Amino acid sequence: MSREAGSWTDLATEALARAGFRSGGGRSQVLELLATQGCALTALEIDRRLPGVGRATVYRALDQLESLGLVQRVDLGSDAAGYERLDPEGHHHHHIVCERCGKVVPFEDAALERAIKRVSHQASFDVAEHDVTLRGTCARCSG
Amino acid sequence: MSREAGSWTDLATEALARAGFRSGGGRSQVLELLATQGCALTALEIDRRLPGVGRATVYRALDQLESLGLVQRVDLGSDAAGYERLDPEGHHHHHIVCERCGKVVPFEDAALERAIKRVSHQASFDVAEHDVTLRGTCARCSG
DNA sequence: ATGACTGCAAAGCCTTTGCACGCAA
DNA sequence: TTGCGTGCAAAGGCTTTGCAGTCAT
Repeated sequence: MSREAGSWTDLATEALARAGFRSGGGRSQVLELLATQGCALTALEIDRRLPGVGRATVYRALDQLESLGLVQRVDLGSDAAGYERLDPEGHHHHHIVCERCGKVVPFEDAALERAIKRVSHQASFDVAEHDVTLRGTCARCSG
Repeated sequence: MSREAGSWTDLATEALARAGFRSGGGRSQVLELLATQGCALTALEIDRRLPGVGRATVYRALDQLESLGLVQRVDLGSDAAGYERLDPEGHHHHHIVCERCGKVVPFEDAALERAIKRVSHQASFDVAEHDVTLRGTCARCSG
Protein backbone atom coordinates (compact mmCIF):
# COMPACT_ATOMS: atom_id res chain seq x y z
CA MET A 1 0.00 0.00 0.00
CA SER A 2 2.68 2.49 0.93
CA ARG A 3 5.71 3.11 -1.21
CA GLU A 4 9.32 3.80 -0.43
CA ALA A 5 10.51 7.36 -0.56
CA GLY A 6 12.30 6.90 -3.86
CA SER A 7 9.45 5.18 -5.65
CA TRP A 8 8.70 7.92 -8.11
CA THR A 9 12.32 7.95 -9.22
CA ASP A 10 12.20 4.21 -9.74
CA LEU A 11 8.94 4.40 -11.60
CA ALA A 12 10.17 7.20 -13.80
CA THR A 13 13.48 5.50 -14.51
CA GLU A 14 11.65 2.36 -15.48
CA ALA A 15 9.27 4.26 -17.72
CA LEU A 16 12.18 5.97 -19.41
CA ALA A 17 13.96 2.67 -20.00
CA ARG A 18 10.81 1.13 -21.42
CA ALA A 19 10.46 4.07 -23.76
CA GLY A 20 13.98 3.40 -25.00
CA PHE A 21 15.77 6.29 -23.36
CA ARG A 22 19.33 5.99 -22.10
CA SER A 23 20.24 6.72 -18.53
CA GLY A 24 23.11 8.32 -16.74
CA GLY A 25 23.09 11.73 -18.39
CA GLY A 26 21.58 15.10 -17.68
CA ARG A 27 18.07 13.79 -17.96
CA SER A 28 18.60 11.54 -14.97
CA GLN A 29 19.84 14.49 -12.94
CA VAL A 30 16.76 16.50 -13.82
CA LEU A 31 14.60 13.56 -12.83
CA GLU A 32 16.36 13.12 -9.51
CA LEU A 33 16.10 16.77 -8.67
CA LEU A 34 12.37 16.81 -9.37
CA ALA A 35 11.96 13.71 -7.22
CA THR A 36 13.12 15.64 -4.17
CA GLN A 37 10.81 18.60 -4.79
CA GLY A 38 7.34 18.87 -3.31
CA CYS A 39 6.28 21.65 -5.62
CA ALA A 40 6.99 23.23 -8.99
CA LEU A 41 10.38 24.40 -10.20
CA THR A 42 11.01 26.45 -13.32
CA ALA A 43 13.34 25.24 -16.05
CA LEU A 44 15.77 28.02 -15.23
CA GLU A 45 15.77 27.12 -11.55
CA ILE A 46 16.53 23.52 -12.46
CA ASP A 47 19.30 24.65 -14.77
CA ARG A 48 20.76 26.79 -12.01
CA ARG A 49 20.76 23.89 -9.56
CA LEU A 50 22.44 21.52 -12.00
CA PRO A 51 25.68 23.27 -12.95
CA GLY A 52 26.94 20.39 -15.05
CA VAL A 53 23.82 20.20 -17.17
CA GLY A 54 23.17 22.47 -20.12
CA ARG A 55 20.05 24.56 -20.37
CA ALA A 56 18.91 22.90 -23.58
CA THR A 57 19.19 19.50 -21.97
CA VAL A 58 16.98 20.63 -19.10
CA TYR A 59 14.28 21.81 -21.49
CA ARG A 60 14.54 18.67 -23.59
CA ALA A 61 14.37 16.43 -20.51
CA LEU A 62 11.32 18.24 -19.17
CA ASP A 63 9.62 17.88 -22.51
CA GLN A 64 10.26 14.15 -22.61
CA LEU A 65 9.21 13.61 -19.00
CA GLU A 66 6.03 15.54 -19.66
CA SER A 67 5.24 13.47 -22.75
CA LEU A 68 5.61 10.32 -20.68
CA GLY A 69 3.19 11.69 -18.11
CA LEU A 70 5.83 11.70 -15.38
CA VAL A 71 5.96 15.45 -15.01
CA GLN A 72 3.32 18.14 -15.21
CA ARG A 73 3.85 21.61 -16.51
CA VAL A 74 2.08 24.33 -14.55
CA ASP A 75 1.56 27.97 -15.42
CA LEU A 76 1.70 30.07 -12.30
CA GLY A 77 1.43 33.48 -13.87
CA SER A 78 5.12 34.28 -13.89
CA ASP A 79 7.00 34.45 -17.16
CA ALA A 80 8.53 31.01 -16.70
CA ALA A 81 6.60 27.75 -16.62
CA GLY A 82 6.89 25.46 -13.60
CA TYR A 83 7.44 21.72 -13.67
CA GLU A 84 6.69 19.17 -10.96
CA ARG A 85 6.52 15.42 -10.74
CA LEU A 86 3.16 13.78 -11.29
CA ASP A 87 2.35 10.85 -9.04
CA PRO A 88 0.54 8.24 -11.08
CA GLU A 89 -3.00 7.96 -9.73
CA GLY A 90 -1.73 9.42 -6.48
CA HIS A 91 -2.63 12.58 -4.67
CA HIS A 92 -1.98 15.70 -6.54
CA HIS A 93 -2.09 19.25 -5.43
CA HIS A 94 -2.91 22.64 -6.86
CA HIS A 95 -1.50 26.09 -6.19
CA ILE A 96 -2.25 29.39 -4.54
CA VAL A 97 -0.03 32.18 -5.80
CA CYS A 98 0.61 35.54 -4.15
CA GLU A 99 0.31 38.22 -6.79
CA ARG A 100 2.45 40.56 -4.72
CA CYS A 101 5.49 38.50 -3.75
CA GLY A 102 5.16 35.47 -6.01
CA LYS A 103 5.00 32.98 -3.14
CA VAL A 104 3.47 29.65 -4.16
CA VAL A 105 1.64 27.39 -1.71
CA PRO A 106 0.25 23.97 -2.63
CA PHE A 107 -3.12 22.68 -1.43
CA GLU A 108 -5.34 19.65 -1.85
CA ASP A 109 -9.11 19.36 -1.74
CA ALA A 110 -11.16 16.23 -2.26
CA ALA A 111 -14.43 17.99 -3.08
CA LEU A 112 -12.69 20.06 -5.69
CA GLU A 113 -11.23 16.95 -7.27
CA ARG A 114 -14.63 15.29 -7.31
CA ALA A 115 -16.20 18.27 -9.04
CA ILE A 116 -13.46 18.29 -11.64
CA LYS A 117 -13.74 14.57 -12.22
CA ARG A 118 -17.46 14.92 -12.81
CA VAL A 119 -17.03 17.80 -15.23
CA SER A 120 -14.32 15.86 -17.03
CA HIS A 121 -16.65 12.93 -17.60
CA GLN A 122 -19.45 15.15 -18.84
CA ALA A 123 -17.24 16.92 -21.34
CA SER A 124 -17.02 15.87 -24.96
CA PHE A 125 -13.26 15.92 -24.54
CA ASP A 126 -11.16 13.04 -23.38
CA VAL A 127 -9.69 14.89 -20.40
CA ALA A 128 -6.21 13.74 -19.38
CA GLU A 129 -5.18 16.31 -16.80
CA HIS A 130 -6.23 19.53 -15.16
CA ASP A 131 -4.92 22.29 -13.03
CA VAL A 132 -6.36 24.86 -10.69
CA THR A 133 -4.68 28.08 -9.68
CA LEU A 134 -5.89 30.48 -7.01
CA ARG A 135 -4.44 33.97 -7.06
CA GLY A 136 -4.48 36.59 -4.35
CA THR A 137 -2.41 38.05 -1.57
CA CYS A 138 -0.63 36.03 1.08
CA ALA A 139 -1.01 36.81 4.78
CA ARG A 140 2.37 38.49 4.93
CA CYS A 141 1.68 40.78 1.96
CA SER A 142 -1.85 41.60 3.13
CA GLY A 143 -0.61 42.42 6.61
CA MET B 1 -31.94 42.42 -13.04
CA SER B 2 -30.92 41.85 -16.63
CA ARG B 3 -28.52 44.13 -18.43
CA GLU B 4 -28.35 45.38 -21.97
CA ALA B 5 -25.99 43.67 -24.35
CA GLY B 6 -23.41 46.46 -24.14
CA SER B 7 -23.34 46.65 -20.37
CA TRP B 8 -19.83 45.37 -19.84
CA THR B 9 -18.51 48.01 -22.22
CA ASP B 10 -20.37 50.71 -20.33
CA LEU B 11 -19.18 49.41 -17.01
CA ALA B 12 -15.62 49.18 -18.17
CA THR B 13 -15.68 52.61 -19.77
CA GLU B 14 -17.03 54.07 -16.57
CA ALA B 15 -14.41 52.31 -14.49
CA LEU B 16 -11.68 53.62 -16.75
CA ALA B 17 -13.01 57.18 -16.52
CA ARG B 18 -13.23 56.93 -12.75
CA ALA B 19 -9.63 55.74 -12.66
CA GLY B 20 -8.62 58.83 -14.61
CA PHE B 21 -7.98 57.22 -17.97
CA ARG B 22 -8.73 58.99 -21.21
CA SER B 23 -11.00 57.54 -23.83
CA GLY B 24 -11.10 57.39 -27.59
CA GLY B 25 -7.74 55.79 -28.28
CA GLY B 26 -6.45 52.32 -28.84
CA ARG B 27 -7.41 51.21 -25.37
CA SER B 28 -11.07 51.77 -26.17
CA GLN B 29 -10.72 49.65 -29.28
CA VAL B 30 -9.18 46.82 -27.29
CA LEU B 31 -12.01 47.10 -24.79
CA GLU B 32 -14.69 47.02 -27.47
CA LEU B 33 -13.16 44.03 -29.17
CA LEU B 34 -13.03 42.07 -25.92
CA ALA B 35 -16.64 43.01 -25.24
CA THR B 36 -17.74 41.09 -28.32
CA GLN B 37 -15.76 37.98 -27.45
CA GLY B 38 -17.17 35.09 -25.47
CA CYS B 39 -13.79 33.57 -24.77
CA ALA B 40 -10.12 34.36 -24.50
CA LEU B 41 -8.04 36.12 -27.15
CA THR B 42 -4.26 36.45 -27.13
CA ALA B 43 -2.56 39.83 -27.25
CA LEU B 44 -1.22 39.04 -30.70
CA GLU B 45 -4.67 38.08 -31.96
CA ILE B 46 -6.04 41.35 -30.66
CA ASP B 47 -3.20 43.23 -32.29
CA ARG B 48 -3.90 41.47 -35.58
CA ARG B 49 -7.57 42.38 -35.44
CA LEU B 50 -6.91 46.03 -34.70
CA PRO B 51 -4.70 47.20 -37.58
CA GLY B 52 -4.62 50.81 -36.45
CA VAL B 53 -3.45 49.97 -32.96
CA GLY B 54 0.17 49.32 -32.08
CA ARG B 55 1.24 46.15 -30.36
CA ALA B 56 2.62 47.95 -27.34
CA THR B 57 -0.68 49.73 -26.87
CA VAL B 58 -2.51 46.42 -26.85
CA TYR B 59 -0.24 45.02 -24.15
CA ARG B 60 -0.47 48.21 -22.10
CA ALA B 61 -4.26 48.30 -22.40
CA LEU B 62 -4.60 44.67 -21.34
CA ASP B 63 -2.38 45.33 -18.36
CA GLN B 64 -4.48 48.27 -17.24
CA LEU B 65 -7.77 46.48 -17.79
CA GLU B 66 -6.47 43.56 -15.80
CA SER B 67 -5.38 45.80 -12.93
CA LEU B 68 -8.87 47.27 -12.81
CA GLY B 69 -10.35 43.81 -12.62
CA LEU B 70 -12.18 44.21 -15.92
CA VAL B 71 -10.20 41.60 -17.76
CA GLN B 72 -8.71 38.29 -16.71
CA ARG B 73 -5.53 36.82 -18.02
CA VAL B 74 -5.64 33.08 -18.62
CA ASP B 75 -2.82 30.69 -19.36
CA LEU B 76 -4.00 28.01 -21.72
CA GLY B 77 -0.74 26.22 -22.27
CA SER B 78 0.17 27.88 -25.52
CA ASP B 79 3.10 30.27 -25.63
CA ALA B 80 0.86 33.32 -25.59
CA ALA B 81 -1.40 34.33 -22.72
CA GLY B 82 -5.14 34.77 -23.34
CA TYR B 83 -7.28 37.65 -22.16
CA GLU B 84 -11.03 37.78 -21.69
CA ARG B 85 -13.50 40.12 -20.08
CA LEU B 86 -14.45 39.46 -16.49
CA ASP B 87 -18.08 40.00 -15.60
CA PRO B 88 -18.26 41.59 -12.17
CA GLU B 89 -19.89 39.08 -9.81
CA GLY B 90 -21.43 37.45 -12.84
CA HIS B 91 -21.02 33.99 -14.25
CA HIS B 92 -17.58 33.08 -15.24
CA HIS B 93 -16.36 30.11 -17.14
CA HIS B 94 -13.27 27.95 -17.31
CA HIS B 95 -11.59 26.18 -20.21
CA ILE B 96 -10.99 22.80 -21.74
CA VAL B 97 -8.08 22.78 -24.15
CA CYS B 98 -7.29 20.20 -26.81
CA GLU B 99 -3.62 19.33 -26.57
CA ARG B 100 -3.61 18.14 -30.16
CA CYS B 101 -5.28 20.96 -32.11
CA GLY B 102 -5.37 23.76 -29.58
CA LYS B 103 -9.14 24.12 -29.63
CA VAL B 104 -10.52 25.89 -26.56
CA VAL B 105 -14.01 25.28 -25.20
CA PRO B 106 -15.48 27.14 -22.22
CA PHE B 107 -17.57 25.48 -19.52
CA GLU B 108 -19.30 26.39 -16.27
CA ASP B 109 -19.97 24.29 -13.22
CA ALA B 110 -21.66 25.41 -10.02
CA ALA B 111 -20.32 22.62 -7.81
CA LEU B 112 -16.81 23.37 -8.95
CA GLU B 113 -17.29 27.02 -8.09
CA ARG B 114 -18.60 26.14 -4.67
CA ALA B 115 -15.61 23.92 -3.95
CA ILE B 116 -13.24 26.65 -5.02
CA LYS B 117 -15.05 29.24 -2.95
CA ARG B 118 -14.77 27.04 0.10
CA VAL B 119 -11.08 26.38 -0.42
CA SER B 120 -10.52 30.10 -0.96
CA HIS B 121 -12.07 30.91 2.40
CA GLN B 122 -10.06 28.26 4.20
CA ALA B 123 -6.77 29.47 2.78
CA SER B 124 -4.50 31.86 4.61
CA PHE B 125 -4.41 33.89 1.42
CA ASP B 126 -6.83 36.60 0.47
CA VAL B 127 -7.91 34.95 -2.76
CA ALA B 128 -9.02 37.35 -5.47
CA GLU B 129 -9.40 35.14 -8.49
CA HIS B 130 -8.90 31.64 -9.76
CA ASP B 131 -8.80 29.63 -12.90
CA VAL B 132 -9.27 26.04 -13.86
CA THR B 133 -7.96 24.41 -17.01
CA LEU B 134 -8.78 20.93 -18.24
CA ARG B 135 -6.49 19.46 -20.88
CA GLY B 136 -7.07 16.51 -23.14
CA THR B 137 -8.16 15.58 -26.62
CA CYS B 138 -11.28 16.89 -28.33
CA ALA B 139 -13.79 14.54 -29.97
CA ARG B 140 -12.52 15.37 -33.42
CA CYS B 141 -8.86 14.69 -32.58
CA SER B 142 -9.70 11.52 -30.66
CA GLY B 143 -11.08 10.27 -33.92
C1' DA C 1 31.44 1.08 -33.53
C1' DT C 2 26.93 3.33 -33.60
C1' DG C 3 23.79 6.62 -32.84
C1' DA C 4 21.46 8.62 -28.75
C1' DC C 5 22.55 12.46 -25.84
C1' DT C 6 24.70 16.53 -24.60
C1' DG C 7 26.58 21.41 -24.33
C1' DC C 8 27.20 25.65 -26.43
C1' DA C 9 25.68 29.30 -29.02
C1' DA C 10 22.49 31.30 -32.12
C1' DA C 11 17.89 31.98 -33.37
C1' DG C 12 12.77 32.53 -32.28
C1' DC C 13 8.84 34.28 -30.05
C1' DC C 14 6.14 36.77 -26.81
C1' DT C 15 6.35 40.77 -24.06
C1' DT C 16 8.27 45.07 -22.18
C1' DT C 17 10.61 49.44 -22.47
C1' DG C 18 12.41 53.99 -24.46
C1' DC C 19 11.39 57.86 -26.89
C1' DA C 20 9.37 61.45 -29.55
C1' DC C 21 4.99 62.81 -31.52
C1' DG C 22 -0.12 63.50 -31.22
C1' DC C 23 -4.41 64.10 -29.17
C1' DA C 24 -7.94 64.33 -25.26
C1' DA C 25 -9.22 67.40 -21.65
C1' DT D 1 -1.49 74.24 -23.20
C1' DT D 2 -0.48 70.07 -20.55
C1' DG D 3 0.78 65.58 -20.02
C1' DC D 4 -1.54 61.23 -20.93
C1' DG D 5 -1.60 58.02 -24.68
C1' DT D 6 0.28 56.14 -28.79
C1' DG D 7 3.27 53.94 -32.48
C1' DC D 8 7.57 52.37 -33.78
C1' DA D 9 11.65 50.11 -32.94
C1' DA D 10 14.90 48.18 -29.87
C1' DA D 11 15.70 45.48 -25.93
C1' DG D 12 14.63 41.65 -22.64
C1' DG D 13 13.63 36.97 -21.04
C1' DC D 14 12.18 32.33 -21.71
C1' DT D 15 12.42 28.55 -24.88
C1' DT D 16 13.80 26.08 -29.07
C1' DT D 17 16.93 24.68 -32.65
C1' DG D 18 21.45 23.57 -35.12
C1' DC D 19 25.59 21.34 -34.89
C1' DA D 20 29.56 18.85 -33.70
C1' DG D 21 31.69 16.29 -29.96
C1' DT D 22 30.84 12.58 -26.40
C1' DC D 23 29.31 8.64 -24.13
C1' DA D 24 26.03 4.74 -23.13
C1' DT D 25 25.00 0.43 -25.16
